[in-house]
Amino acid sequence: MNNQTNNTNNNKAIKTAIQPTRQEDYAKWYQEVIVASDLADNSDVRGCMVIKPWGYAIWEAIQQDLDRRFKATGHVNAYFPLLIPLSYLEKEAEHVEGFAKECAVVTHHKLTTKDGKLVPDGELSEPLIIRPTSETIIGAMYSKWVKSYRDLPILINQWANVMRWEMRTRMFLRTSEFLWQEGHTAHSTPDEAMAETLTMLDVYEDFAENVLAIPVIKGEKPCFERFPGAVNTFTIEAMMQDCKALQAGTSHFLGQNFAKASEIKFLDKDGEQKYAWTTSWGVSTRLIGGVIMTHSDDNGLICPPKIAPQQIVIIPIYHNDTDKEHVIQYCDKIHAEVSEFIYNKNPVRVHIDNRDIRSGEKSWQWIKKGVPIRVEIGMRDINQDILCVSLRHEDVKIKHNIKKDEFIANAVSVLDGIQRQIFEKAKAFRDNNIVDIDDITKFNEFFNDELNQDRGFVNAYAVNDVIIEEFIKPLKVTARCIPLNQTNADGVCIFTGKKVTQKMIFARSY
RNA sequence: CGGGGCGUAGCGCAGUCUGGUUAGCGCACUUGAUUUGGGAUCAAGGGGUCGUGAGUUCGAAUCCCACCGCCCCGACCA
Repeated sequence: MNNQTNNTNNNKAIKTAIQPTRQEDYAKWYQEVIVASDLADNSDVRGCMVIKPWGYAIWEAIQQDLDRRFKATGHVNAYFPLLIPLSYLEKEAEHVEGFAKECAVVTHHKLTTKDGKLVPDGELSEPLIIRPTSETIIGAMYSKWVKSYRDLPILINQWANVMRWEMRTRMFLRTSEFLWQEGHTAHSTPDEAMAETLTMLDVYEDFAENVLAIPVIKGEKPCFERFPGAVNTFTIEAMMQDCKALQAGTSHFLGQNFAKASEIKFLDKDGEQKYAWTTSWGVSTRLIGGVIMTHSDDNGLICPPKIAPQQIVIIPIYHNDTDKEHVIQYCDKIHAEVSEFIYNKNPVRVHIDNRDIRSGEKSWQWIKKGVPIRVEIGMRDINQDILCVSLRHEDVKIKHNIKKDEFIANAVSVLDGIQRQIFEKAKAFRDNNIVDIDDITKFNEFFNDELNQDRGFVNAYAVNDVIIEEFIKPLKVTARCIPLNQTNADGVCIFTGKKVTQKMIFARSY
């Protein structure tokens, strides 16, 4: 063990900040990036993580941007209870099926001391569940609020936490408790509800690609992968660097299923009582996991500029108190000037790191935290009127000497350039790892662990029927979606030989 | 819930098989000196109910039993 430590010390020059590397152990690498970038920490509560300030700031940036988009499309925010009466869940049969197995249940309302230990007491007449999602309790309220077609549509979003008692958890990707937003809308016609469902899918697509820089495939979930209780489920699917798929967001057309379960009825123009048509749509803190796995490298997080808690970090370099005062003043001026600029509707976020630690240490910390631009400023630079600039998405050793005024003037366009470049890189990676396959033998070979290590997405003709699960499940492959943008003519299902009109995306997934 | 592995300092581990003074090591942390433009060096320090409980023993991190927790692989999933 001691030898190993010595080796790593000696090899510092070629050592990566994150070990193991992506190549060596992708799953472990992912965990290490989260720890090294200070995004989150495991808590003592099973399956629940602590989102640390750096991670929470990313979530706040996500919230802010999404919230603006929700409001721009006519939605308002509200808040519904964390606890849901057990009987509500029973109202929608498929919904029960989907969530009953992973519900935390509240059965008591106080504690008493017994034999020196605290034990639950005061049993509730009806158990409450901690919301795994809020369709039922929101539906119950909508049924009170909706009487007339004039009360529709209702376009409400809620930012909340939910809990699903998952068997296996991974930070950000799947935790028992997670933060999300859930939109719940009610409409008087199916067309309007479907339009809403697809509008929000578009919002998610645009947000994922332009803010998170994650390229996504917009599609409909095959019938056997639908949200419990939904008529149609739409999804945006992303590819991670290990070629696995990540469901990054979903939008559901719920038809009248939940309206019937919750009695959301209204008197229409024609004088008839009708059930409303509802939708729901959500994205969660999982998106942060997606950001990590899409962009980061073996030196840690690479954070897209638009959601980076700090976009530019200035590291002052000085060796004595006189220099220090001068350098800090100089940094303050640059900080003030750059902060005047607006990027993605917010002032550019600049931070001066004047902590009393070595500058090399600082640099590496900010590298691991994924700050897009690092600027080192010492007397040498001040005298030459230049700044020493490093960009996180480039090789870690590259430094640019840029005239101070030029840097300030171009800061926003550089940030935006980084944002575009990491998106393009991720998109090229994804596109290079999607293959069209037209027979089942090739399909089996593609997902054979011994023949192919870097499995990507398969685009293939397939029938939208649960029957294909028997072909793909043994390969640990899932049917991700039926892309909405189909360029294909009619074809033949590679599993069943049936005539179909659409291709489907298959992949291993998170 | 089935199969496998593991609980020793904040983190990572050695020691357990074969019981024996004061339980070690690396990183991190504190202090001082020398350093400082890409993860500094040296020195001196602080930090432990060895997962919990009950046993065997003169003596338990080590052996026995029970329990708890965590990780990995399955089934389940935003």
